[in-house]
Amino acid sequence: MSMSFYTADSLKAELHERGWRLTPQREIILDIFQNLAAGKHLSAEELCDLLQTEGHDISLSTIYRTVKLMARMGILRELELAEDHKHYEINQPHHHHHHLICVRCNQTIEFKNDSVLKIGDKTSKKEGYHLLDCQLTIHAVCPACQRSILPV
Amino acid sequence: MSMSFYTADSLKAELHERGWRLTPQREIILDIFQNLAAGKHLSAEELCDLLQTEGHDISLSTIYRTVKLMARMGILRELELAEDHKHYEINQPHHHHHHLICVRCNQTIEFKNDSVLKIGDKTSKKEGYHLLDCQLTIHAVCPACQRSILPV
DNA sequence: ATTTAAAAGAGAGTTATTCTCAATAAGGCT
DNA sequence: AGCCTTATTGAGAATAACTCTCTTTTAAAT
Repeated sequence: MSMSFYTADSLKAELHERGWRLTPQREIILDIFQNLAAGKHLSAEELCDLLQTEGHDISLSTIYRTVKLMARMGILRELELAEDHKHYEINQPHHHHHHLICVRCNQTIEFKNDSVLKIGDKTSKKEGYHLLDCQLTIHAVCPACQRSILPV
Repeated sequence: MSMSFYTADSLKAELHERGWRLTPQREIILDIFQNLAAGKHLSAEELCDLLQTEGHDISLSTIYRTVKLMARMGILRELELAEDHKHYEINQPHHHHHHLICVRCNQTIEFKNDSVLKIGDKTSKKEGYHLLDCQLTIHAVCPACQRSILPV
């Protein structure tokens, strides 16, 4: 959580610290997430499509490997939005936000709350953990689904 | 979040409200979760095994259907613990807690924090949502994994 | 007791994600 | 500038969690 913005160089340095390499694929994928509108997130498939429309043919294997790697480095946040696949977004404290999700229709609202990150910091520090990300996820039923009589 | 303890009768009433039925399978599965030690959670497979050791042959299909149903009713919490499958636990405000997860070794620490539920209540109310559950999930690197030089 | 539709069971089907392995290339070293 | 080691990529097969389909069973209203 120390870094607030990533460049190809900072990514390279962080990778080299661990004996890893900066590849064109990694640089391109980081770039995609950096330039995404605030709060926008992508699934692996969506990322693959977006890369292709921009003329970058990066294999699905590499995409899955890269987003997982970057999530474990704290560069990306891995989101579980009540769907059957994960979403990823850039992890920047400035834009740190949380999700209120309708369990019936999956409609999602983002919200901010400053005390959440403080709780995350305090808790991880207390246990000696190195914080990467903390997310408050609220499962609820949206107004429209409350009105509907339909099942589930 | 209004209810703090479930009985076969209260489950029956809630099901009937929506034109559904109380089956022996649903009653047994609710019972399993009620009697689980505080903070203990189960995957669908683990629940299936536990049911079998207690002499209840409930099909995997029914188990998956039931835990999802109960999560959507707010009776169970659906947890994503950095593994490739979901875990479920009973949803009781008294024992409401959160998870600090090591993204490398998956070791998980539970912690309590009273303000989280307040934030969840406030946020969902503000948006007109009906709260079912809220969880603060912290992704971090545990002390042991910080010391190890091993990858990821 | 009869009726109706919800639910269970069994197993096939789906799909997100991971794994395998040969080919490629990053980056340290000389 | 070229060589060498090994991390990484790409392609497709494999895995596994979960859902779907369809028939049979059964809850519960009448």
